[in-house]
Amino acid sequence: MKKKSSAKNGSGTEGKRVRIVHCIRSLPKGRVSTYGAIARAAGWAGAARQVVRVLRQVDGLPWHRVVGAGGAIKCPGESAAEQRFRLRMEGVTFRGMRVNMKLHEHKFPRR
DNA sequence: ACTGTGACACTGG
DNA sequence: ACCAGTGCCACAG
Repeated sequence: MKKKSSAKNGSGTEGKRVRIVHCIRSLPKGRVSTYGAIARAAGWAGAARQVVRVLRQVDGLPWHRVVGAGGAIKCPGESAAEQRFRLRMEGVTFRGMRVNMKLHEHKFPRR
């Protein structure tokens, strides 16, 4: 059974996309991570943008726990305010406009 | 079905 | 703070 319908599909972008989702869901409360870090954890070095795509597409993810490099929030307009607000509510501390990665950056297992 | 173009909640120098 | 490079995706012709 199993069907390998598509010739070269399967473990293409879709499989990795699922992995990214899994990683983001794995973010515990009060912890944050960066796009690039998640991409790497999912086995996609340099796919920070794809992480973004997933965050926007898939809902039910702690999107507010995902920030840019250095803990900078890259969200547009109100989303940024909400993200900041939510993170703060989870006990995350900020340093100016950036998350204090020193204290809250989550460490993924391996890679 | 294939190719071209544009856009993006990025990263690093 | 600004610029350039990069990877994958979505849409149109």
